[in-house]
Amino acid sequence: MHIIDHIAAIPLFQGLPKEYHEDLTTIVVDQIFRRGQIIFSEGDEGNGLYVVISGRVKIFKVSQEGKEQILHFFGQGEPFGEVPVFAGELFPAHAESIEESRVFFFPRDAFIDLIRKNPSIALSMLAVLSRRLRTFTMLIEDLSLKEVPGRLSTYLLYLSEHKNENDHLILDISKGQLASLLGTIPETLSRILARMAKEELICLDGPRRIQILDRNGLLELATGERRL
Amino acid sequence: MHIIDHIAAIPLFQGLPKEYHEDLTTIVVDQIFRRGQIIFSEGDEGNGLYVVISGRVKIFKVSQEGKEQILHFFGQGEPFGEVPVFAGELFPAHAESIEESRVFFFPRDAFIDLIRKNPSIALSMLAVLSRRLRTFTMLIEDLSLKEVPGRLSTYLLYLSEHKNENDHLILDISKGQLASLLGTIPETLSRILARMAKEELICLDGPRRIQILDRNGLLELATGERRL
DNA sequence: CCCCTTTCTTGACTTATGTCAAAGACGGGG
DNA sequence: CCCCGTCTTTGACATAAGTCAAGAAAGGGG
Repeated sequence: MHIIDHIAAIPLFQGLPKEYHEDLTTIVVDQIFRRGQIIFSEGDEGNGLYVVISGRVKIFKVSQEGKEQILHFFGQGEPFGEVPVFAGELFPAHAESIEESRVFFFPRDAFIDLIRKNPSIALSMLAVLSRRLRTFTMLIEDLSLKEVPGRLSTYLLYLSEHKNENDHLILDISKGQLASLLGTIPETLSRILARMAKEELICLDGPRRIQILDRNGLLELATGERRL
Repeated sequence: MHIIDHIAAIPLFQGLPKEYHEDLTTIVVDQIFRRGQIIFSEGDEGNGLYVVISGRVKIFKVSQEGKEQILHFFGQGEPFGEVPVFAGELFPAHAESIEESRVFFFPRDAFIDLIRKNPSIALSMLAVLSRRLRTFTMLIEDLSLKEVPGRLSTYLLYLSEHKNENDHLILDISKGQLASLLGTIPETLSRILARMAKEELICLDGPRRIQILDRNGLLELATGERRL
């Protein structure tokens, strides 16, 4: 598969005339990152847009004491690192490849030119940022207004609608990473999973395999109607 | 002052040819909201963009138990309610006028047309959304990785660089609202302010008047190098 | 200028969640 | 298939912050 095919497959660039795809191939920087490798750090200058071609990337913050808060996971076709492209200034968070990942980098100026010439890309990019704002709004709501059992329930219900395999949902990330995504620590997550299992809301079958026994109970936890 | 002058003064529409300003006057909806009036609620359909002409608007979420988390305050010239315009779907949060406010509403389709015709607006809008993402990133970091004294210190230092009046900074919002912005409750905020005063980091002189005595101490709290 | 409502403060108490430490379970590479 | 490093679980404990309740202060309207 050639570079131009990967570019044509990026949702952000869908519906763009073919010649622009060709233009993009001339400026793209094709990069491979190993598991655990840092793509950029908070405070670095961001002079371009990244797109995940394969693998997975996490965007996160770290506190003084080393606690980590994951902001996003990005996979195939998803752009990241766009904030400094449009708002100037520096990256607000870190990006790390959590598995072997292939990433395309598009330098800022060429990308801005593309937007100037193609309102459809501008609208796509606006849609991407707006969805991201929505996601952040939900994360803020979770962190500020819900307890960990509520956040976990929301996540489990979300997973059950996407990555489920005949009622057994499969965690696509480690529990440590899940804790960090939910704004807590592995110990707390572990305890709450155990408590949910004891209350027969879920059944833990296998390290990354969870069965939902009482979907309604989880929903009540997620909305704050019930506490664990 | 005529409607077109207000429109020309909106930063988002700066650098737009005059004829577009005139076009906008034909579609704008001019609205006044009283203090405490709801402009839209979470879950409402959003079919246009709002801009604050005068007064102030808060964007917030509420939990089941009634706790409130403020996401933004918006003042003169700032756009809000844009997420559903670009991402489709519904408002992710509530908007309330916290004082008598004048708000212009631009219907979605006309606004999207404008963007199609003017890449410069698209770029301005991308910059607005990117800055908003940066703000949210900081809020998430605060909520997840810092304690309330750290968040408060960050806010006080921020204020001291903007709204200070010979070393006395003036809170531009009530303490209850500040608590809600910091993701806590008035009681906790009150206690922490008292504690900061006892430690001689600040001096409370008057209901909305605070003097910073130890800027460095606040900075250490804000970065997590020190605890209260 | 004073009353009444709203906002703020303070105290005693509860609780969710973080910390520290140690044991147990996985799982990939040799 | 077994071993070692990593991830996960569990326990005992510490603590930041929320709840409830009551009193104090502030501020706007008559």
